[in-house]
Amino acid sequence: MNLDKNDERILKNLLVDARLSARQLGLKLGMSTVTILSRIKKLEKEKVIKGYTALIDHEKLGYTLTAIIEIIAKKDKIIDIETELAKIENVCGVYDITGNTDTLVIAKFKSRNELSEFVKGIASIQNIENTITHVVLNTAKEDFRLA
Amino acid sequence: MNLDKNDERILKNLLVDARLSARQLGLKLGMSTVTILSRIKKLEKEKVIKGYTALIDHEKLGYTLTAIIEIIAKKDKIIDIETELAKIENVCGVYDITGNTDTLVIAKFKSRNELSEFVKGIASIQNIENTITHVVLNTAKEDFRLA
DNA sequence: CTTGAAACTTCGGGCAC
DNA sequence: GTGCCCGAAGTTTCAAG
Repeated sequence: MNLDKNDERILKNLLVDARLSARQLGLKLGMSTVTILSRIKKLEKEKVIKGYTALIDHEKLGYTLTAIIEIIAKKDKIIDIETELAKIENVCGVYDITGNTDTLVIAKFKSRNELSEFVKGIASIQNIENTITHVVLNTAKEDFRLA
Repeated sequence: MNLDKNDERILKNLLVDARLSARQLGLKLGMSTVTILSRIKKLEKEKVIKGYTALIDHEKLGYTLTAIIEIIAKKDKIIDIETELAKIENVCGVYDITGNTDTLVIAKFKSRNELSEFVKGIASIQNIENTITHVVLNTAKEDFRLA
């Protein structure tokens, strides 16, 4: 899979506004509609573009609480546990990391109670030995689009 | 700002596919094009919808390395530091958290060298006392869309 | 608040180049 | 790869429930 300059330009524009039509993109980038469209199709087919989504203000939807949870677990069960965690709706990120803890989880909740239930829930998962919960006091940045 | 069931249904559909037209959404949800459109406009105006973006496979673009960096800093300079970090392109998330460390940073890089330069760079920022870098071995989930 | 229909605009795809 | 054209699909407007 090789991307040339034009593919990258298309990607960058779609990152900023996924609703741009092939026509508008063509005008903006000086390419024809057909070219743009075939490149987008290619990028979708190769799964470079995995989909299109709306960026939502989580806080306005009630998700006012973000937590980061460190998990220490039985080494041979980590993958199973992570798979389990990934299924939970509130969970936004599950990272297997180097260092003292095995797994880092980022999750969002509508209330302190929801968080509390969540932590209780995972503490009771088999093979999880310990959890450390950090509450996010302020989110200075949360933007996983990359140029 | 109050969202009713219909607003939520629209949002959920846009989370899954931001390119759906008002017409298609209307057919799918049993509402008229005009109603859908006026609700979307309202959601955009209220900044519940902050924008639309393409979901990109970072790894296919070369960002094969994710790191999570804990930062300990002079207490009264934390906000300044976070603002600074948020400006850096590779940085996807900056969280001010409770616990032993002050700030957690998630960033993505194209190479080990890029990460190394990044860590050196932030270690030299004034008022940062210590940093602990974790390399992400595996990302089990990374999806900040919430239902 | 909602709607359906008409008017107008823009879209994507096919064809010739 | 581009430009043009067409039918399909998009949005906007409006009168009315």
